Amino acid sequence: MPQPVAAEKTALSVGEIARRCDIPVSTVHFYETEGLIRSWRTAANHRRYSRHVLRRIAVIKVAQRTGIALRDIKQALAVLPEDSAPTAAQWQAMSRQWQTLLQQKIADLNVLQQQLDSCIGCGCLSLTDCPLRNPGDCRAKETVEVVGY
Amino acid sequence: MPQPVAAEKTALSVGEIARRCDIPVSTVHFYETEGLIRSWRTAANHRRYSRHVLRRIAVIKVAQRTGIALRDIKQALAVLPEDSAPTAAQWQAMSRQWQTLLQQKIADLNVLQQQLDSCIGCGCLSLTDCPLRNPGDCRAKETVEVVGY
DNA sequence: GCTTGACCTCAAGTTAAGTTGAGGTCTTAT
DNA sequence: ATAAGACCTCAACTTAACTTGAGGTCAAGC
Repeated sequence: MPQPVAAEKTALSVGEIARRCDIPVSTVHFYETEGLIRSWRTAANHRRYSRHVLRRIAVIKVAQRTGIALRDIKQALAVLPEDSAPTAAQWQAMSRQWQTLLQQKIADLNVLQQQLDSCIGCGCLSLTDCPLRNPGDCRAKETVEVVGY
Repeated sequence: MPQPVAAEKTALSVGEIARRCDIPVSTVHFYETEGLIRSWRTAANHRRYSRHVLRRIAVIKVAQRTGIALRDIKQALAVLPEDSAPTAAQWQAMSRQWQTLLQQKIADLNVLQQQLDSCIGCGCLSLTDCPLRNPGDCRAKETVEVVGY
């Protein structure tokens, strides 16, 4: 990872990255071994990070909040440049993936909330009304204990 | 876990629970060792579950979809009776916890989505506009590389 | 010249939520 | 009467995402 002279000026140590992203140093190391971020080394074998790594870690944290696995985050991050700010197109390419996923999650949660509401209304888990019943529970239809668990 | 004679009639084996909840038998065992569900034994040492266990597992699955840990699910389930349908009050006591949590999650996701939107608009991560910046990144203010990572 | 702080590597440990496997029992159908 | 299928226990393995620890380097300040 050869760095232009300019980058050396603003480069960050692992400790600086950790402090500014509010994560442990060990986590920065971890993300690096996992290939989510990259660094180059000083003469003393110390890691140096481009300031753009701050953005990558910000993205990682945001994505993790939504429950996206590191494996998938890594894939999405692949479209962002390592050593410069992303272009509008690059950013869009990445965030479009999140958008769809977020929309799905929001829709999913809304359905669940709706479902809990109706359950509160009836106080039981009626099989016709309550979405908490097992969606694939076909056997129930054949048996006597069909109404109420 | 002594069972009334009536319960014996409608009791379910571990295999039946697994099939109807669409989870592996090993997971049913696991939930039991974790104390989320309970069973009694037949003369042949086979597990027997009350049909109300179906509801408990349904609740577990719903809660897990929203990212709630088993530890917390167990706690919430504690207000539901093991061997009968919950009363309206019991069900409310439990689902109220989920409601709040769900609302928080939905609000959180909406904020994130909003934030990604504005990032798409600008194509960069401006510190004034973009919520993806590190919320606790105060050092940035002191330095030159404040605009853009 | 020595201690302190920041950094390095590599291996092993941790937690959650299960899964897999080995070895054994019991009941039912052929 | 024996083979298949459902069940049992217990220990060990798995994956994700880190964390912890041991042992070592290097530059700066007193």
